Amino acid sequence: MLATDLDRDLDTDVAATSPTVRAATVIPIHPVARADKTPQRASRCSTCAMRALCMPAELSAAELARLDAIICATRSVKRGDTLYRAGDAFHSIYAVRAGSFKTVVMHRDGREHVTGFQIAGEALGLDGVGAGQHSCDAIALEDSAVCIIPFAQLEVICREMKPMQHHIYQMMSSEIVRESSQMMLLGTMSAEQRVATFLLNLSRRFKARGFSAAEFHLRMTREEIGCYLGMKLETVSRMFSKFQRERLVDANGKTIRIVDAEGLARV
Amino acid sequence: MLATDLDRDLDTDVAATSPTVRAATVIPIHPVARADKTPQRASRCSTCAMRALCMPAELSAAELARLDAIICATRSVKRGDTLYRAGDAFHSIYAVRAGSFKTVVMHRDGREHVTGFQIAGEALGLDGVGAGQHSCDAIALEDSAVCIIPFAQLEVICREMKPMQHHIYQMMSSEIVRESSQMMLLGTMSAEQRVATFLLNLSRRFKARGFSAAEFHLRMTREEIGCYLGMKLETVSRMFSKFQRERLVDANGKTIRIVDAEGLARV
DNA sequence: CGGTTGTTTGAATCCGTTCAATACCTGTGG
DNA sequence: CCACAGGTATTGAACGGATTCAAACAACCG
Repeated sequence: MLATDLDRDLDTDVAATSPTVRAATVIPIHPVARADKTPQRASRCSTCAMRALCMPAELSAAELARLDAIICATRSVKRGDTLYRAGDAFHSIYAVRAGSFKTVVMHRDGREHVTGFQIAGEALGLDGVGAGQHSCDAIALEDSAVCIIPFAQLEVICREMKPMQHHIYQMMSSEIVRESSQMMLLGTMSAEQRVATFLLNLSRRFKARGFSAAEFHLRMTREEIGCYLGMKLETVSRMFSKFQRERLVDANGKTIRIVDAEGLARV
Repeated sequence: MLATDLDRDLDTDVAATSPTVRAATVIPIHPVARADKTPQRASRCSTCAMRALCMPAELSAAELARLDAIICATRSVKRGDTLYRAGDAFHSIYAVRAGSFKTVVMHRDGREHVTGFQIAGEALGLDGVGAGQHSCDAIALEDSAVCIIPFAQLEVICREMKPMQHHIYQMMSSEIVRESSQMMLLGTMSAEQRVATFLLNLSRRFKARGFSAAEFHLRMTREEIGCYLGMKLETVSRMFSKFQRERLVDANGKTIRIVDAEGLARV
């Protein structure tokens, strides 16, 4: 199951709004061996299906080999377990190899908010660079595996490889842009528009990974979706039902089929 | 007027939540000459009051001199004018030398949302790195001046100066964290809590720049505040009135005096 | 000074929440 | 295999916080 997620063509998609989408030819990796041990030696980066995310396109074979040597031990995280917690010392960033995560920020009064969902091929942990410690919890939504990228060593590499340096800046900047558009969603959109936007965004990301854009399986609960979109789980459910009645989507529990994407976008 | 803003001790404060606050000894710069011409040669970075923001603390005199040679032409922007617009090609990031800005993202349907306010000593333009073009408009709230930092040249410097490289990563990461906490605000807080949080945040930032934490002048309208906090201008106004009645703040148009900061935080 | 822009306040309305009841899964253990 | 439990999802009705609409006022600027 982990393997099927990986045997696909990927493209960089951390930046929801980035216009630069690279179509990378990627060598499918073998099924992830024993996802229950952590950490373990990964497949080499140079043959990883996620390469289009982790690395810029223009690297030479020699440069790729350098990366292989330094980064990409993997770690598997069981459903519900945390990859890191707010307050943990920051050492590494992560690329999701398989599965999916949510990032959760917590207010002192106990109130919590989901700041993002990350699926295979997306980055995690960039929040930790600034303060030297993570500012949120990263929790697996299903049994998942990540690639561990020690940041100090990455910095060294970035000083020597210009494309790599630029790539890290791009990843961080794209995350800033993604969050800006999420702020716009939270600040200006109705519940209906938020849910529609959420579904279309997920659809686009799945499509970019070679999965169906029309039909997919939600890994998160209604409550988690609500917490991400700034509304209660009941409201999320009502919006799904509404879209169902209007023949825009076909929502059956966690299985979603987008019937009329244009209609959804027009909401 | 520009000069008074600059003749202050500053500390790095891009990261709202960053625990690392450096107290920097800073040489006051002379009054900014003719702020009406753009662009113009700036005071040298090595004597700039904003140095604590633009640069890491550990730079040698020689390294500072290198920066002087390359970055820090300035540009002045009149109230209401844009520093850059969404879609503009990205070439530089900016440090606010004097005055203040808002950044605005626009949805295709015309709806707009204020993603942040930037005051003296804060950075602008980091959103542009990812896609090679800016993703929002940056608009001056008053006659302002920025320091122009060409990003391509900054990247070169960062490959040679480790502290500088790390500093840029920190700035971007801190912006990610700041936006996360703004998402939490938009997603989970009541109108009352949002306005209270907004005032306390501004207060903290002014204080860090040597201004009064208790009394300050808002540069933005109620509408802009509302657009930032995800509510209507009338609601912002009502909250100010409410805080007034409860003796938490003394709001007189754009002049704000925080009477009971603890009370505000408890809201 | 008049006109424009920004602010305050009230009353009616509406969208999303809250509370509550019911139904639906999914995995576990008898 | 079925029954059961616990979490998850759906739906209805009442409520409430924020918006909308409207009017009056204040501040600012040419």
